Amino acid sequence: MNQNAHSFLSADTVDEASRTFKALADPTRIKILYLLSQEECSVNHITEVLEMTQSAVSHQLSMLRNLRLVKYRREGNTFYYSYADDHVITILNQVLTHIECK
Amino acid sequence: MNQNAHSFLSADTVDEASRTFKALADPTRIKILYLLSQEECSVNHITEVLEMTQSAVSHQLSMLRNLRLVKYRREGNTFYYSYADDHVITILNQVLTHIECK
DNA sequence: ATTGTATATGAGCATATGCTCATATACTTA
DNA sequence: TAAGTATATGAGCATATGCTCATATACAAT
Repeated sequence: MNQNAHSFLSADTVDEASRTFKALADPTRIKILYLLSQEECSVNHITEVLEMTQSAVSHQLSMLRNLRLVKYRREGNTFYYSYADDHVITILNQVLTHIECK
Repeated sequence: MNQNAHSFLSADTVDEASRTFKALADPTRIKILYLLSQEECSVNHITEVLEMTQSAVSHQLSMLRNLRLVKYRREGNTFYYSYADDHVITILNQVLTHIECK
């Protein structure tokens, strides 16, 4: 066995991959991203659809914002969120499709 | 906006997706799975390549075994592990490739 | 039988995570 | 200007996670 088989996976690459998967590793964030993959949504709308508190949703959106996975625009008091990372949405849909096809 | 836009994502599907991403959300497990995607490895080999304790590696392998992401065969005292879920390996490689191409 | 080697496992600990509750902020409307 | 609406944010708490350390297990070699 080659002792250096993995050597071209840099620590940075592994960390970034881990961050990506961590973002998708929570049911709430999966639901939010799946929703946003279909339509731009207000925070209030997400809160109602997911039947969660406004605070919980807002905290998760804040995390997704930090990870640059969502973006938003403002219209008066309402914030409309949409996804910002095509690749992550692709990965998510791929996994969801695979699970549903089993 | 359609209030039921996400309704066809069952709780089971979301949970399973979350489990899948959780499995990939840790740097150590990423390294192990990446290594196994290339070659069957003994526990000792993984331990040396990753420069981690035998215990830490064994605990992670135990987790990956429970998730049915790896399998193993025994040869005397040595346990050779290999991956057991093509789809998860595909997803992992896809994300790693995407990151490295940036 | 005894010792050595390879791996697994349980307990415990420090840190991370995801929520709640209270409150702040920013805008809108009366 | 005051009250209402939509969202953000900080503190705190319960649980999950990933390791270490000690030890168990199973086979090999002497």
